[in-house]
Amino acid sequence: MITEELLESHQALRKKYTKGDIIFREGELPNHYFQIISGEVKMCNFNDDGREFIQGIFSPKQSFGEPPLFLNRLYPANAIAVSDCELFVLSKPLFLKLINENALVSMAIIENLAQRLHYKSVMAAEISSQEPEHRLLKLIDYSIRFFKIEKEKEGHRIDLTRQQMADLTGLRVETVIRAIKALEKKNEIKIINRKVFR
Amino acid sequence: MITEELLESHQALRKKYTKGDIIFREGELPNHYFQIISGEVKMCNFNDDGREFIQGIFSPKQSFGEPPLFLNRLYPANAIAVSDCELFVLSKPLFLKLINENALVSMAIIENLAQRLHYKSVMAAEISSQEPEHRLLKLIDYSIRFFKIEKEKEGHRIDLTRQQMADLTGLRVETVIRAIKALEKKNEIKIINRKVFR
DNA sequence: GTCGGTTTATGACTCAAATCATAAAGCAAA
DNA sequence: TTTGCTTTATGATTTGAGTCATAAACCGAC
Repeated sequence: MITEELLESHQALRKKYTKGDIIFREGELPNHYFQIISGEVKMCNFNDDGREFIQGIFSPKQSFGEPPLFLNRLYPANAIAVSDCELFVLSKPLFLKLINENALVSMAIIENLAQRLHYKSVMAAEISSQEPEHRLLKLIDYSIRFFKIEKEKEGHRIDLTRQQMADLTGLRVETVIRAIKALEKKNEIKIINRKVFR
Repeated sequence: MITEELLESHQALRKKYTKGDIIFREGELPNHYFQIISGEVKMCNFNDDGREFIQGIFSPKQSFGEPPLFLNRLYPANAIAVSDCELFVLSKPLFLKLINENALVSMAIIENLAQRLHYKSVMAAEISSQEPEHRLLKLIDYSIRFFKIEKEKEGHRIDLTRQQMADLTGLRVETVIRAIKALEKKNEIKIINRKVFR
């Protein structure tokens, strides 16, 4: 999102996290801009009885957690390392300075926020009013269309566990497993040793 | 969001719509920036069997429908006039010119997008994993905290119909009616001739 | 190779919200 | 003040996803 040179010239630090590490918690006050160098990070909420909802999964070059930075609000969700990862970390004042000085960066931020808003609009409509199979197909197609999914000879391989799909769509694992099988039967997707292809 | 002077100096037009008018449709290509002068506009989706999901309701001074403008994507939802209203309408190229020339405006856009993203994060987590009463209370509290809700002696009056609350939370009207009554019984809210107060 | 943890799988059962039906109350316009 | 439409209300019934239980398949570490 923001180039390495620009980040480093503004004294961004590199910081390593190991799988499972909590980068920040829901309810905390944001103080930093984060951008992924390597690895994956998820933002998620846990409801009263521990069930998880995944707001999004982020990959290298993507940033996360900026919105409340601009609003002086508390984080609405947790950020957790999905795998070992390395991040650029830039303090809030330096980050704001950076975007004020650089029109291109602020345009990039706008596009980034617009993109996430688009995803959330699409999924919110799905989650609130569509059946499990429909929701899952939308998630899969959205992932293919807008995320980094390499096409193989069997089709696009969806690199999400059933549990992750469940947490992204607000369903239970068992429901996802059953819906995925139903979709295979309808020839909407293929399952090749447990991986979903489309 | 963007000042009247700035909009008019960039040749924005004023356009009137009457209650129920469709301002743009899901699937269309965005060509304009819209900002409300008076009245209210909702953005919503309709699922396969006609059920509505309300993405958001927008009031005077607020803009809507920009995200896909920045992404060259199709509108993910419909925009419909909730009441008679008047809007500023600015063509895409002129709008992009305006924000490029004006750092303050682009910062305002960022804040606006961040705000909507925050709302969507909160509601997505609710809708996907909380009970009806919890969802409704969150919607109500969010509305009070972040939208224009005047405090009266009975508390904050929530100016949403039961149907709108249903369409905002992904519930059915009957469920909302019952949950609202349950919340009254628990003294979380008051109902004074059918209006909800908190 | 074996062990332990994760992921996928499947059946039986439950239950809360959706659905369906019906009507009262409120409100705006004729 | 009557008419027609919207909004709120309430009971009965259905249903599909959630829950619970159990296990097989897979995978990485030792």
